Amino acid sequence: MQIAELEQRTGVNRHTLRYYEKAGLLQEVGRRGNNYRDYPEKAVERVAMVRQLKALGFSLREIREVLDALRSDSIDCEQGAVLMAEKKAAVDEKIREWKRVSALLGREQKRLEESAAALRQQGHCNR
Amino acid sequence: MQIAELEQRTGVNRHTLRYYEKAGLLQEVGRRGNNYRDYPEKAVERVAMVRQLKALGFSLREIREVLDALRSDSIDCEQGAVLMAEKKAAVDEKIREWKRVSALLGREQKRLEESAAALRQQGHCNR
DNA sequence: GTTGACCTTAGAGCATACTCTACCCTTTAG
DNA sequence: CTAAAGGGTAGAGTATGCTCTAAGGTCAAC
Repeated sequence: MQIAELEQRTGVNRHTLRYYEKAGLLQEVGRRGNNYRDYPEKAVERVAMVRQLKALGFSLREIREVLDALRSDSIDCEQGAVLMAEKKAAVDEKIREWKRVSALLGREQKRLEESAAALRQQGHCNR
Repeated sequence: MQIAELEQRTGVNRHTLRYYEKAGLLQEVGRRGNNYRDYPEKAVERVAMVRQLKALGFSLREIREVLDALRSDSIDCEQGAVLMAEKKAAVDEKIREWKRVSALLGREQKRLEESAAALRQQGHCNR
């Protein structure tokens, strides 16, 4: 698959795809005789994974580490397992923090709604 | 409180504190006669909140929106409630995504551990 | 009154992650 | 053969979020 197709199927800018490749995030990129890149079918999924992890706040460096461990042919199983455990612990901690923020936002939302309701006929909200 | 104390109590670089102020994240910063900044006690808490939200991946712009709504003296209650609801929905979606990632990492960790155990006497891990 | 610690602003510099431009080569259609 | 579409690299430019430097004002102690 050429870069235009991968760009179209993933919605990721071709410049960004080449940037990801340079950053070591896309590793099975072949070349044809004319030096054009030739992506395997799996690249679509891999790019999607990169974008998902990115959306969650992983840096490209961290994403590379995780993807490398998932491929685990260059990395040792035990090392990979340790890395996964570390990342999972970090993720689980993040989930706990997010839950606290969600609860806070929920409380504030409720408070603002109540203020809005209470003051609807009395003019402006200023508690 | 002068900037050095706020820096020391929050662990945030003074340049960063001034940067946050410029970005509208710290709004009750007074000035003494000599033009030195004079932070209220609450600034410590506020900076901590900024850092927590930042660690969760909020941009400074988003943090400002949320903090503005929490202060809700410049913003309308209903608008504030809507903003909170939006942010909470985004946060809850993020929690679901994080949980998927956590599950994935957990599965991979387990797989790698099993590979490591199975291959401990047989040489290198290459599945 | 001068030293040294602390403050000020403006602006330079840096890392990350793109995003785009310039310029040139390859392929395909007419 | 040539034009258009698509590909390649190198490198410049942008946004965000710091982090630091330079040049200078303020203040408390000696």
